Amino acid sequence: MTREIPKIYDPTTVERQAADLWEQGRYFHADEKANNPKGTYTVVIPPPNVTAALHLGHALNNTLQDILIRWRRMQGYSTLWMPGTDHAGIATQTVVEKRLLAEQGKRRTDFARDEFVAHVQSWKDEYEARILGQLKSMGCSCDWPRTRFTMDEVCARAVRANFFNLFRDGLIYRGKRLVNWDPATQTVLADDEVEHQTVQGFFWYLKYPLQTPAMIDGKAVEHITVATTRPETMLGDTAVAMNPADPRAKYLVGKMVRLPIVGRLIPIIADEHVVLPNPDSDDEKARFSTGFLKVTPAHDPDDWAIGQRHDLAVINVMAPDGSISEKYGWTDWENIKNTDVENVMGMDRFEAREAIVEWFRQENLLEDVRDYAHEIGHSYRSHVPIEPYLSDQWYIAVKKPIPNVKCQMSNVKCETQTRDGVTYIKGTDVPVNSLAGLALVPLLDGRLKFYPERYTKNYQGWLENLRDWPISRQLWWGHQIPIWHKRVVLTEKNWTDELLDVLGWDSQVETIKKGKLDNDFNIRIVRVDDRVEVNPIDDPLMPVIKETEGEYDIYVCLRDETDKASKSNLYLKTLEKNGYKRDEDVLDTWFSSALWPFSTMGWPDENPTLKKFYPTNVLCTAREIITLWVSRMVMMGQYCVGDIPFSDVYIHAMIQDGQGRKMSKSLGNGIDPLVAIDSHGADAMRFTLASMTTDTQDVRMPVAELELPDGRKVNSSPKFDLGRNFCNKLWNASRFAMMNLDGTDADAFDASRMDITDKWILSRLAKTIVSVTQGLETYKYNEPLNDIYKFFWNDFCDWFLEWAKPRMQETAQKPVAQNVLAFVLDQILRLLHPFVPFITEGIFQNLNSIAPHRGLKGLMPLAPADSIMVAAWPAYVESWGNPECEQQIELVQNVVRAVRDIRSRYTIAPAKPLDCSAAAPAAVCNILLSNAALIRQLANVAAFNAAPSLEKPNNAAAAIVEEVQLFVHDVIDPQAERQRLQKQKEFVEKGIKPLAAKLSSENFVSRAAPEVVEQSRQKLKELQDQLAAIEKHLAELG
RNA sequence: GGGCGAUUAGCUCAGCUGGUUAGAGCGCACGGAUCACACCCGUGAGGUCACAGGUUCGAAUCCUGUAUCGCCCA
Repeated sequence: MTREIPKIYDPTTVERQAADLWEQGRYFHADEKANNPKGTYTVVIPPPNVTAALHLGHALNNTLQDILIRWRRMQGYSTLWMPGTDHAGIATQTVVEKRLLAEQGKRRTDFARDEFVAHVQSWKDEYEARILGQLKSMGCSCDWPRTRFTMDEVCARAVRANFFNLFRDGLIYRGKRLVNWDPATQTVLADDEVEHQTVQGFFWYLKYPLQTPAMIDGKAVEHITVATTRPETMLGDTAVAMNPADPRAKYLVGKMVRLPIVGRLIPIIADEHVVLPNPDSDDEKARFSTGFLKVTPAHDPDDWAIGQRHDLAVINVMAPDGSISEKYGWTDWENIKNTDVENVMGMDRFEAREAIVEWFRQENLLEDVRDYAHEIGHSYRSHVPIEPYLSDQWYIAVKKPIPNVKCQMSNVKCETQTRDGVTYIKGTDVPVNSLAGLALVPLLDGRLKFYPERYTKNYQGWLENLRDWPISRQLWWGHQIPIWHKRVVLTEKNWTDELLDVLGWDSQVETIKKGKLDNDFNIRIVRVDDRVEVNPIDDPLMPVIKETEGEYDIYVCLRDETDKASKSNLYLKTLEKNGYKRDEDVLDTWFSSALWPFSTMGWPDENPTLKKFYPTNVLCTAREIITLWVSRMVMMGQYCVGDIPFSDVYIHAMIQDGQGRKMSKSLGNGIDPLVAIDSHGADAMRFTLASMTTDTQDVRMPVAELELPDGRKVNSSPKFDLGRNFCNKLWNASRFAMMNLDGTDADAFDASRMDITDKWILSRLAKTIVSVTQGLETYKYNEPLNDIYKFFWNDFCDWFLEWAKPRMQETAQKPVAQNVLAFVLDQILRLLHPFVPFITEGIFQNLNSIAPHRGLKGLMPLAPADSIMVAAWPAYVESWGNPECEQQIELVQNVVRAVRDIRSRYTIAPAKPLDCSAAAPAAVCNILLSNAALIRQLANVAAFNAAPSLEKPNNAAAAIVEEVQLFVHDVIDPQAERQRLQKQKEFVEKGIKPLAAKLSSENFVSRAAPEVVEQSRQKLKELQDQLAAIEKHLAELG
């Protein structure tokens, strides 16, 4: 049967068989009922976007998670790896829009909303299946039946509950302000969804005529000149600002300017924000400044701030698609129309820019044009420049204190300071009990840790500078905001009665009058005029007096109207009957991602899963996600569940191509994980990825086109050869072992009969177990993998297996050798399993049938396991450490290498046996003699002798190994011998030189640590002895 | 503009809290169809540790600065 094992490892078969075995055994399943004293270990997948299939970065990300999960599972924890995907609102909607346009020539608005959403839904279905398939192919041991999607019913419930709670707690509000607007997708973006790119543009210098000329230093001034990079916004200018320190200010501030094209009269105001002109300044802005700043509050964030300070009119001249339009807040349009403005109406913002510049040129009002490179925000999805745009959006207040937070705040351990009754995190404007505070406090008090540690700063800095989070998106793909709105006129009666009329039901009379709302319904009322919020809940009998009569926006939030049994459902009907309209917008994707660590576990229901597996242990992700996801997950975990969602955040590298470029579709330098699996095998891919994972922030993966056996030409990487070669070696070493393990009898093992190679390999194994385990504990991947690699390839294959070959033919040694071999191989498989799960399972199964009992009687019991997935992680046995054996074997290895070296240099056929002898101190001779068989076997030496006073025979080559003078007999080539010894002499001298210099320095001897000095002395003596021996042999050569 | 990382063999990278004769894999050269593996085995060659200062008895490692490349954030 063992003869059937193929010589070349075939991943396809083994991967399929292992996957079947795991599925049948339900080994990925996490059981909340398990009573496990060891506890739980939980990871939630950072849900991949359904926008596209997974790339190599995902392969890395998920490999690392699977390594942790498999390792902890073997350690005996109840493990849960929660899988799922993210709907990625704007990103997915955009790709589907593109596809529909390409395939059907239709735009989103050509469909009804639910029709369009159905198209996105089918895209989602397709890509979700692909993504989950990719993860499975990679061997990810997720608990698949729990797979969630950010828009499925379970997650949607959590989104609704959280939205309702935030609304109830006054943390969600409607605000009108400048937002990052994407005119292509026509939605608002959060700050971190904006990418900054350097763009080569211009500063245009536009002359604005003064209403009446001003006299400055005796000269009549008719124009002032403003510099702008966006001339089209001038249509909305409502002032020109200058710095009060500007010497011209006293003549000009307070005067009026006639805005060209539109003819609007606007004031010149003084504001310190304006940069004074200075052609020699280091500050680029000062070099380009004219001292006059056109102020367009509706189209620039800085201007917005100036507008707020000076109470300027806000005139919006653009439509949501970025075209010039009078329909969206051009408040003085009646006075403007019929001017030259008519010519630019309807133009796109960039067309309008050119037209307006041209107008200024024609009118001789264009003073100058200068090149200017500057940073422009672009949409991270549509990649068009962001337009600062005035719009109404829903916001989450991230720095507002929350009265009754769910998480433990009584023992906040970080430094705080209190101002006006609010406790802030010291040195910040972040209240400890605000959402930002909830995310920041656990970091500062050490409950939340980043690996590598340096990423802590990103997280901290971001939260400290956080602005309120706009959560509404003008999209169709996402969680629709659960707010119903109506604009009403309130008069006469007291508030509550008035509202009840408007709302149209009686059942709430008592509760509203008592100032209490039930937990399915909440309400916010905002006066239209000034957007001031009124709160009838606090004072339900407050009369509507003359001053408060007027138009109001009523916003009603329902917890979950889809829940037929809830009151929300009843309220919905009433609202609809009374003409309330549901908000069209959807929530920002991150709003649902933020809940992922517990929405997937069924929050808000208290349930056994949540109870057992929350908080999770680690979030494993890439660094651009720190702000988008990690911070918001911590915020919401604290706010919703009352505890941080994970204690560790592991940030892994970004994979670049061989030239250090990001892998991307447009560059065509990406690698599909499935292709890597097809070309090299899943384990090979995982092995390579893990071996590249150090705590650096980028890794390079040279990309090369190669042809698969089926003829496809695809991108893969030669780096995967590393993993493939390793798997093949593992396969073959195991194949060899199993050829020799037939009839292994565990009872026949006798520890007292182990030879030195057995003790040595156990000693090496023990060390490897410790280093691998410790490495994984600190999120190292490359180090543990390297340690196993070296142990397996260099110790086990190169030496132990070779030495074991003859023992397998001896009846006396065979049982001992077999048992040690079976045991060590078993332990190697276990150590490797988290990294290369498929192949280790394949071999483990074979091993189970050939040598089912692999414990070492009297030394180490091993419980049988049906799958390596649930086999116990190797235990460290301190007593196996055997420095003496290791030292002796090292000497033996060095002697063997010396013989091989001579053989190779003198081109003596490997098959030709040689005789050797050695001169060395008596103790060393004893070691050599007692291990002569090991030397003879691997150096192909026939006769071997050693004695302290042995002289070099004639015609022998000499090599110096530690304290040994090794003679390889009947090798006659004085020329080569001289060369070789000369070379070794130089090598030793190179070692002696710095040591001797050090030791002759008084400074070193007196100031360095005594043990360092002593060590150097010994090393020097050793080298000097070697040098003497080399020189002696050189002299003898003449 | 702020923060972070990288710069070590031809290539891709280790080298941790300073003390090694600076390592690995690939590639290269030479030898090898030996009964686990040629995706292999054996042997070897190959490095002013980006540059300039400093700290130290001692620096690839710590500090300062410079250069180049890259990432994140604004």
